[in-house]
Amino acid sequence: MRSSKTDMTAPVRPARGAGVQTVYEQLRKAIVDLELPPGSPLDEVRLSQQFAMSRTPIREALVRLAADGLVMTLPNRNTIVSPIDFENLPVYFEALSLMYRVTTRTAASRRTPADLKTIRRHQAAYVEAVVQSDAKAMIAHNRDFHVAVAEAGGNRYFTSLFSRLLDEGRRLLRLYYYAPLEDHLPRKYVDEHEAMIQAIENGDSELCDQLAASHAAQIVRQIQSYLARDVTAPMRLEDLTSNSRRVFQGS
Amino acid sequence: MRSSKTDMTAPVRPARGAGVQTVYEQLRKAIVDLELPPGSPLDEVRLSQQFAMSRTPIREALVRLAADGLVMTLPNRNTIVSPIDFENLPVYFEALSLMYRVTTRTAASRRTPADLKTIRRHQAAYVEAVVQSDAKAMIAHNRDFHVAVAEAGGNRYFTSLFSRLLDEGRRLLRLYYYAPLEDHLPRKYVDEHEAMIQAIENGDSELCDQLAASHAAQIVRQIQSYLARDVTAPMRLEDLTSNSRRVFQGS
DNA sequence: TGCATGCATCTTGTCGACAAGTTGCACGCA
DNA sequence: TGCGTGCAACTTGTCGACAAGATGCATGCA
Repeated sequence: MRSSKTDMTAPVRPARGAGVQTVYEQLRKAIVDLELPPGSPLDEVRLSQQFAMSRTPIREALVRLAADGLVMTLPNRNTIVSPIDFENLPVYFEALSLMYRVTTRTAASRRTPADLKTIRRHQAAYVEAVVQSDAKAMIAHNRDFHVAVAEAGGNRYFTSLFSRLLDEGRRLLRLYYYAPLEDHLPRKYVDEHEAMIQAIENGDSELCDQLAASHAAQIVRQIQSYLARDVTAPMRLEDLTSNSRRVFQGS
Repeated sequence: MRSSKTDMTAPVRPARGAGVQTVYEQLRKAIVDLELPPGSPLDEVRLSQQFAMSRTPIREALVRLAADGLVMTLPNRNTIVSPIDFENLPVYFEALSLMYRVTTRTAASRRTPADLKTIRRHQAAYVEAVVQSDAKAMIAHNRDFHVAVAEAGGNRYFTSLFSRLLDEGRRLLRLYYYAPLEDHLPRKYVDEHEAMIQAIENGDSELCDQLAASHAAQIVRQIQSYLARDVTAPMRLEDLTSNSRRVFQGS
């Protein structure tokens, strides 16, 4: 995944500042993909052994992740993957809905042909994932699709917050979004995405706003219904990820 | 400036993780107050001498500031205070206006009596600053007022982005907002703040939205007019801060 | 037997030092 | 005299080690 030859045996010293970036990206990916479930302790020495480097770059990566809100560092204790704050869900949905609307709306007024091409590419990847019934790929490509729309809007502040919300939500989505994998819903989202693309191409900001709002409302409703359904069966995180066992090794 | 007794001679070791926090906050304050103008190089060894600690906590503070977007770290080179990107101003105003509206609107629907009390306290401080014609205090209390409104709204994502925008904008405001210090404008803002408070107390979301929108538009218009006026006299940053000379020592 | 106290262990926070990369200057050559 | 090359100084990135705070267990006492 990194270099072509002798990956694990010969630890080619990663350029110079590349180590931090690698650790940051790998941990980020592991967190949003729920490979590291919420609450997992992140031991600096273990990570330093795992990545074959000193604690210093590990610490820097953790600090960055903490700034992103993906991990929480308990002072003089250890760092853990941020728990999902269910109390905060309404507020999260509120922010997510607004950013859906605002990014799609601004995309309509500023998209370039290149933007449209990128958006269509991600939509195609999403469709492919739906066809293959690959939930993990669906979630990832769905995120990329909406980020591409946001980038077409050209407002870095919106894109930044939106990406963060989508990343934070990816863990949630992994839990509830496609959990039962009802077949008609992903297809419905495909159609809604298509309608958005058309409205963006037409430069119809108002329509984009409406489409995004209903798209968001749909997702929120769905997640909330699963939440309500699962009230009696709290937190079965460990069933949803394959390699979460190592989390409990330490405790 | 720091402690009351024996500052340089007896370096009282700051608890344990307090050093990073101190450096972070002091640098942050210095940056948003333009004591460290955009582009200033932040030398790690100099800072470590200045704060009487090792480079490690300095680095961590810089990484956090970089995550906040307040500094940029040039790989293998040095770290500088983020320049103000004038190209990006329209996008900045767009985001700022939206967050003004959204935070004020949500404050109307969720404010508690305690929130109102806090908001009124900051407004009083702002009024006091206007009476005293203290521009620096005006900017700071104006920020605190709007952050208090946002916190009354109870959406941490909005509060977070809004705070960041206000901090980033504080440098800009320092340049243009009260630069000519026209007397009627701060007083006008006082009245607009009062109207907002009333609308928030009444729970009138729509009115809050309108008030915030016009408040934002007013500020944006004003800054833009100063910008347009200054097109011929580019970048006189060094005139606006007292101790910016040290920036040019290195070059 | 239950609980408070002290100790061993673990993890983080900080430090000083070394290595790698970059910048700017001086030197030498055309 | 102008320009390319090599060197020296400087800054950052990384490392290993030590100190401080926290956790959990064992021990001793009521």
